[in-house]
Amino acid sequence: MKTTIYQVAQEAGVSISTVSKVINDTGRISEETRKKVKKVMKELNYQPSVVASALTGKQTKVIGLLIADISNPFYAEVARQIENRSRERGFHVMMCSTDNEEEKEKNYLSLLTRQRIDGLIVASAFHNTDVLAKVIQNQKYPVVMIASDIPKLPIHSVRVDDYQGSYLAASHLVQLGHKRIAIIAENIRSNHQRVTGYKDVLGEYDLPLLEEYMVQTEATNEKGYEAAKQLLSLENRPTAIFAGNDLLATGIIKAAKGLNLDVPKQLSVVGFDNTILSTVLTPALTTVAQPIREMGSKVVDLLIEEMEQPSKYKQRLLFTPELIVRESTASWDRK
Amino acid sequence: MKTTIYQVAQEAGVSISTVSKVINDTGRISEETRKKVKKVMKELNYQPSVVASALTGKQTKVIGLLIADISNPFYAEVARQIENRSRERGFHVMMCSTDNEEEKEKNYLSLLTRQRIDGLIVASAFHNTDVLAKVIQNQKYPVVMIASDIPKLPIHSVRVDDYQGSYLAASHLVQLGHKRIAIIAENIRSNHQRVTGYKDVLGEYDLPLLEEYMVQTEATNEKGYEAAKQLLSLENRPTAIFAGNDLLATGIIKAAKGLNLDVPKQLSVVGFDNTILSTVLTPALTTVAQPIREMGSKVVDLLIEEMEQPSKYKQRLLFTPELIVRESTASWDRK
DNA sequence: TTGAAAGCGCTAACAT
DNA sequence: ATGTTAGCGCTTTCAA
Repeated sequence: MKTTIYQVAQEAGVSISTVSKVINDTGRISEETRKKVKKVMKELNYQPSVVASALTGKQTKVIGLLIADISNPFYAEVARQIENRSRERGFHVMMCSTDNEEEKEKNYLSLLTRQRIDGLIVASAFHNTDVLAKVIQNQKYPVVMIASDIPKLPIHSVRVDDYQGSYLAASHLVQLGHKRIAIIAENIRSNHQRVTGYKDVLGEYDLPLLEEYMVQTEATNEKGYEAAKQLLSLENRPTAIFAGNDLLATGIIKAAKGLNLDVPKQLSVVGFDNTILSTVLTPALTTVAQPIREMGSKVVDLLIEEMEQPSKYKQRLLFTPELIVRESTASWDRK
Repeated sequence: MKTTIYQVAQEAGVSISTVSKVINDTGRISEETRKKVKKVMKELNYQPSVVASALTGKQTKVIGLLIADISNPFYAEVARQIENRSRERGFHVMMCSTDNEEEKEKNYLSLLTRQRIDGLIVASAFHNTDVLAKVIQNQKYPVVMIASDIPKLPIHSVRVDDYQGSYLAASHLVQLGHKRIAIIAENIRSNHQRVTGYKDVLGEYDLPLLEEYMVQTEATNEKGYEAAKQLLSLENRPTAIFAGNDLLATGIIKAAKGLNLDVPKQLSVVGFDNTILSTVLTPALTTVAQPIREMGSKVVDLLIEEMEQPSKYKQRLLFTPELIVRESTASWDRK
């Protein structure tokens, strides 16, 4: 049925250890036997079993990826970059969508551990940090984070400078003359940072920080829609809304349309992530871009480095965000 | 370091085979020892190694997924549904984006085989069907397809009725009074069917089939944009364009805007897939919906069935498409 | 009801 | 330069 190393050895008239050596390019083998063995492997269409070799302590060549939601365009893009880079480095990716729910996070974590992954990339909330902390303590495999971070855990992380990104976005709005700026964000760490940036900007410009202008909700366009509808029906409604991500911004623009408010004339909207949605929307969305490609590639490299040689200190990489001004923001002159 | 079955056995004062039996719920074990063993497993935080058990011939609990592009919203949605259902059934998903390129398809196939997956779900073109045919012949694991099909291969497949879907879409346009209807589609099997449906409708209504109205290109909004720009600069330009998928439709609408053509007044556009893009676009896109959730769930069930009990005949399931009329299509009165 | 032992396919000393 | 052999952690007869 399945060809094993024994059959190759027999057919080639050598021992299995010789075959093993030519497979892994270890030890010293004469050019002659190497060729013969390789030839037989071809003929028999032999594929070494990763399972068997993993059992002897070698790598499984599988990286686990815990990601919030693969059907969210931002995460899909992140996942794709991670997959690309992993493949270049000879690894596979096992993807798990957690919806940022603790139950799923736990569940997947335990399943992945059983599977003997070589490393784990996390792009999920882990509101309960203990769950992840345990995995790190166990040290069965290295863990790195992307697009999020947990300061109190000793872990490499790669993300955009959320604070700076939101600082750019909020400043942009203020400089356009907006004074009543609301924010709709998600309850995850990256978004908390974005809220902080927003608050700081408003503070610097002596603009009032209204509780009712700060909404926390889930990252779907429906939720963005609802939150925006509520904000826009306020007596003193905002003239600009900063969204924690493009998906929310999408919902906001929809809500504005539903209320017959012109974007950007009557309402400016800024998003975050620069996903495909931002270019597709009408008006095209002003948003904060993250260098997803570089980040995805880097996080894989960091993980593999860590597998080869655990570092004593942890890197927290902050990539630089860029404000992409499109059509959804305009100046606000009225008093 | 890692707890093994031996340590559990020792701690519980039984043999490893006894432990194995309580893990797998096989053989006859007294309630008493079962409890004791379970207790020890908890205490030692024992996680059976899937790798070791796979080596003895059991399942790896991993399903491979060969998908065109996980960052395309349609495939992302498909992937998410497959992941959800797989998880419910106790399986993991190893995702591989192929971009419909033969090299990547081959490459991933060989890697997945080494990894000893239990089954494979394919949502990739396989223009070279031999590559996939070989995998099926080898019978190392069952293979099923989703959102595509290869008629000449003995394989379960789950897809929407592409012909009917495009028939609906094209009829809709004809009934709105359009006579100059173009189509931009991708070079994959599902899209070929969609083109056929389009042709048949035009034929039935005695509308001319112009070569220049049929464009084949890749599934990105950029390509859709380019193709549309070309179509719309034709002397006798189409009054409606049917897109093989929403991503292409997105590009078409953008092109129309660039040329200052009003959609739908001066140009009607129909998409396919009913992804998030179709609701986000302005005007909202008339498109053909696929029951992705059901399809994803079904394909996983089919695969698992096949793992348990290979069937002698193959099922080709056609789900019913639904035309969702939104704002991008309007009647055409002018002669 | 339980345990001993062979074996899954491979790697890595250790011999030769 | 090549082969022998002892595991890796688990499942599964077969005995007891």
